[in-house]
Amino acid sequence: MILSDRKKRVTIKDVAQVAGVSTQTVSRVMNKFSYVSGETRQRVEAVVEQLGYRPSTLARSLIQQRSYTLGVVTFGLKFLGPSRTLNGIADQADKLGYMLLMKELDNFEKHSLNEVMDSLLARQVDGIIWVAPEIGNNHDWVEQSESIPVPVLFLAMRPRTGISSVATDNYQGAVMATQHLLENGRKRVAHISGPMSWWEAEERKRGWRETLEKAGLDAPEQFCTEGNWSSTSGEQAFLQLLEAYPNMDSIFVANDQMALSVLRESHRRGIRVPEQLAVIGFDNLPESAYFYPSLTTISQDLQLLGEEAVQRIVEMIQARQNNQPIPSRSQFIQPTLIVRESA
Amino acid sequence: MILSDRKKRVTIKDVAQVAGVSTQTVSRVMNKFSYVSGETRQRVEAVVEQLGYRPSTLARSLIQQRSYTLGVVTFGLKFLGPSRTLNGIADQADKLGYMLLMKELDNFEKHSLNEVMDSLLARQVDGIIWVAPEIGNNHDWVEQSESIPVPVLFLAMRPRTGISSVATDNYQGAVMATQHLLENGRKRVAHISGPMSWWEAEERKRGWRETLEKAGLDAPEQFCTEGNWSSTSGEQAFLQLLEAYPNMDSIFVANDQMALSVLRESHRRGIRVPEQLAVIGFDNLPESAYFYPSLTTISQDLQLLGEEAVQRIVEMIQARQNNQPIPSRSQFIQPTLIVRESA
DNA sequence: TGATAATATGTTATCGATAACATGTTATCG
DNA sequence: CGATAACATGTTATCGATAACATATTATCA
Repeated sequence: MILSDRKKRVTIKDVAQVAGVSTQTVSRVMNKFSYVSGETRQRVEAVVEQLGYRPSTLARSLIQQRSYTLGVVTFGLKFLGPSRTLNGIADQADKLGYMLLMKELDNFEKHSLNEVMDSLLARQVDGIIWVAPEIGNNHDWVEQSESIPVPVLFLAMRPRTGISSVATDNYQGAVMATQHLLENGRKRVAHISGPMSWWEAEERKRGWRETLEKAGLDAPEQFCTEGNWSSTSGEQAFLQLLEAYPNMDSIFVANDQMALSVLRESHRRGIRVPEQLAVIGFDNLPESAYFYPSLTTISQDLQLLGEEAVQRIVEMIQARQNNQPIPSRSQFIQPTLIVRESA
Repeated sequence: MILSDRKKRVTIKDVAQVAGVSTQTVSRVMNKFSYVSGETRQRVEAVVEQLGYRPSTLARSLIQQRSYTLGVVTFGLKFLGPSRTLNGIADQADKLGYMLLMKELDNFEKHSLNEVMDSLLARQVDGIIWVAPEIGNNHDWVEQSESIPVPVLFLAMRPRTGISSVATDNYQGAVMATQHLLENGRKRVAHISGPMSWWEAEERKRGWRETLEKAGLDAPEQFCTEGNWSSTSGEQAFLQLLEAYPNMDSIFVANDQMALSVLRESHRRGIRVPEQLAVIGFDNLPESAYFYPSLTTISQDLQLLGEEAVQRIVEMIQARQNNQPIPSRSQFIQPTLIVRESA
């Protein structure tokens, strides 16, 4: 880290000159390949140490057409999900010797997409990880992503054939949640969903509906109201439910933030949880454990999601490097049920 | 984004050849400098469009000795603070045309530090932003950071002469919090601090102590217990306080997470907030607004912190580019008081 | 109208490294 | 002991772009 001279970088030439060898020999020492005599190696290593030489990854990437850098495109970094996922990505990338080049997206217009992709490609990223929720048709362009000259891996996207993705199994999570309520004897299970334009919200709702139907119970539209993930929207959605479905005995709420609002509003109105109303959330926020009553919820392992993503993209990169066909598959990460007091 | 050919990148040579000009002319068109006839420009631009040419930033960085990339070193990305800061950094970097190269640190040993720095420098980052809390003496090495050949900016670090940093004014925030309690007639103000090895915790405690002393009130050690930022530690620290300082009438808690535990525990024990005990936190977590009672707290603008950081480092980079002396100063971002129900 | 400036384009060197090839030296074996 | 393999090192070309310099043409003005 410490360079002796502030002004100029130490280059391979400097090392070669001081050590009295060719640059090629220095390169050989640095890369541990092929033949270098012990004596020469030591001499070069000493000079490297002394001058604080560090090979320029830039130059190396240029000639090798390979950068050991992953592009990461994020959307909504300010939310908990993407940033926890990012954490997993950072960890795993580090382990595998890759760096991350980040771009935060602020909309999904074709123009921005192109710009972001271009700037990543211009820096020769070896692959791209796409960390953005699927909302409405904002992912439709991925059908054309084959024309991108590096592998791309999508997170939290609806599976599409021929395209690689990793996502939490939201459907299964919702099934687990709903089933838990049924197993505890609840029969009138309502749902507060996320915005239905979100794929994840859709999946969670589907899990709720199908589980009820399978159990021979009703799941009509009136038993479900829609929020937008925020606390306040959760409150409103709950009020609507109280009108539309006054004798419900439990609610599966599509995320913890809204679920906590339900707990709060129930408390205010004297509705006892879980006796009168069982509540179950999704996400397992840190605070959820500390509410009264503490919130039963579904936990998705976002750290793992990020790690898997890196693992997968690196496989794809290697396949491409070896001129093998690039494998594409849609993978699901299973969430887990965390039972606490509220259900 | 869409390249016509998957196999090979389109290079400046390809464009030059198809357009029937020299590579230099293509370069001139791409960079809008100097003289190119309208006709030639159009022809080249057409070919660029047609072939989907994108200049390689890598090659450009190599020759220009400048990468338009910022290194960002993070620690504890899984916590709310760093990731919100990162969001601000990403935004502003984007605005100023920089990309981010990320490295997550997992400890502060000299070995890791060197490795991280080296890998960033090897990629020719133009500057480095250091996003890690100052704990114990984990920042002592920065005294030697002058030998790093690019500007470095530290976030949330104790001011040091000759070194650039940006931080929330934790001291001032604590003063505001404590003063607010005093203004509301409280006289026996306790404190739950963060871990005292953290600089930020130290500052917050100092703000509490000095404000009390200035008001002619006591602030002995017994009136303060120490947590580790977590909910459970907050609970314990609160229990200790109840023993050590049973007739306190208010508490300034060093972060919201611990403060929420205090609210919860008070509720459980039938201590009325704010009547019997006023509580004020620090951080303004999203959930804090939704507790009963809602939590009065100090809000630090981490988004802004990140934005400022980028602004500052870019200034430093430019100064360096122009061979001007690189300005160094320690800057504070002022937090704000958010009054809610708990105090 | 000839000199000078402005416009327009090309040629060669360069950034820092590795690939590909060449060459020289020392072992090893039939 | 001469041929071949293994070892050791150097030379030149190359990645994709821009810098620095050179040159040619056109415009402008005293």
